[in-house]
Amino acid sequence: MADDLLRFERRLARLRKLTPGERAALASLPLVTVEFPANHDIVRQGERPTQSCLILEGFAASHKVTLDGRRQILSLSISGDMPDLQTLYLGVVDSGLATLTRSVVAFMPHAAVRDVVRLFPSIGDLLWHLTLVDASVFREWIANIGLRDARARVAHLFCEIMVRTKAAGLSDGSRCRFPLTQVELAEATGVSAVHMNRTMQFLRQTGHVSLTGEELVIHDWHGLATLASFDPAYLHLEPPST
Amino acid sequence: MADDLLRFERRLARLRKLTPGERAALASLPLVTVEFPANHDIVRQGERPTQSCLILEGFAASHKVTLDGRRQILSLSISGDMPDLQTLYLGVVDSGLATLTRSVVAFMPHAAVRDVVRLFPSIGDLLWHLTLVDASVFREWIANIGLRDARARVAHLFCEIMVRTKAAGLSDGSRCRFPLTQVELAEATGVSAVHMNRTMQFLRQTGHVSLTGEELVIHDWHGLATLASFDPAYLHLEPPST
DNA sequence: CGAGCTTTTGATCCGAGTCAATCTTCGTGG
DNA sequence: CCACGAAGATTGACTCGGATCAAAAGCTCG
Repeated sequence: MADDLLRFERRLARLRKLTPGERAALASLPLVTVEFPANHDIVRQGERPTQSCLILEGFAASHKVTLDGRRQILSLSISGDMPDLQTLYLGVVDSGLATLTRSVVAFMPHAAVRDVVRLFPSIGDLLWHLTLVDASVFREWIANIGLRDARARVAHLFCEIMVRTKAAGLSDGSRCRFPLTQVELAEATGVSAVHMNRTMQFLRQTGHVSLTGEELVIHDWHGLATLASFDPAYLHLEPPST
Repeated sequence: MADDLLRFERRLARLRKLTPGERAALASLPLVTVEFPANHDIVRQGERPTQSCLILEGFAASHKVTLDGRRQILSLSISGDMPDLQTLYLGVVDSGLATLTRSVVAFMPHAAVRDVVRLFPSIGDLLWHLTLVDASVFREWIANIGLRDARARVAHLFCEIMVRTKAAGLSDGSRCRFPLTQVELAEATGVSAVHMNRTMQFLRQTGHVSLTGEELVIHDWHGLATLASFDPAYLHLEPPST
């Protein structure tokens, strides 16, 4: 159990150094670990969850689906992320959450989280902070889809993934595991699957990236970041100097 | 001063009934009220604000700007909203905030807000909750821009504004003050200004809405909501049954 | 080997962007 | 009271990024 929390503690510690008391409080959270196959719903739109989850292994995505079945991916979650922390306070969830790959997920009851937050307000602040970073990423995605063309959008997504996986200790900054299909990338960037394929060909042939089924490699970080106008500030990886 | 807080208290009370102690705590916040003309920056991208603001009158927008000057509006704020609550925990702001119309804004120092949150954790929860609703709106905007066409996007924006102004006591649900230019609407929906104009003509000629410089009137709510696939759940106006 | 994904390609079409000019409004100063 | 300028709304012509449709080609795994 304590092992499961390591990634999450590291995630929180990126915001601020944790005190021993806080670490003990986190360790007291009752976790239930579950393994899911790829493309499995974790939370369905319209439900009222009574627990939040923590991604331990794999990739997950929150999304919204239209009546005619088209899907928009709203955010990607990697190990150490708590993609549905917002369900702690919002009643009905307005977006679904599903695995993209085989994943290991730890669940913690809302009641237990609330207890910890009540006893350790500073942990509440950290969790709040976490949800604010999520919101910041949502804002960037609005701008990404709203004002960049397809190539820049995809480049931006790759930059974000590389920076986040590096911060999470999952990559060296130039290559990381990223086993998403082109259809899923299309759903995340708001382009059609066919155009996603052509955009990938462009990014590959111009030597920016290569993306095999399993691994993303950025060959030309500067070029990719320039193409995307990527500025990692919105990820708020530097602890704020309060 | 106490008067300035009324709208904000009502905004919070939509989440949960406030106790007398909480209301007193809010009233203790030192507010500085400022009036701004239209198109005036409140917070600039890259700054590190030491205070948060509360919109008392008028309309504001948070936005991101590209190097070549194109702007994406990320959210609209109306009276009673705290559009930059996130600056309380995030250091550098990743998005700017500016008035769209003449506005009255109340500022409160982060330090004072932190004090209140420390003494009244339940107010911290309410503010957290507020930022979660903001994030929910961001998510819907991603989906709005990512998977709807121009007509549906604009229709969706109008539906959102009408529901929110109604909830804030600023409209009866069919007409409200909404003095945005077509350029600003274009920036909020990710379409060009010219296409925005043509989209407005469509929505006007099909009898869905009319939008004079000052006022938005929705003539056919059902038609507009259908066109937009509008579902107000993401605004989380119903208090959650915890 | 064959079924079912995923990727790729080619052809065609359309929503929306861009450019450039005109028209309206409206506030301001002569 | 009107001329003038600036901002916003509107129009028309043209272009283009990206969607759609349909089919083919690779992969992967039972």
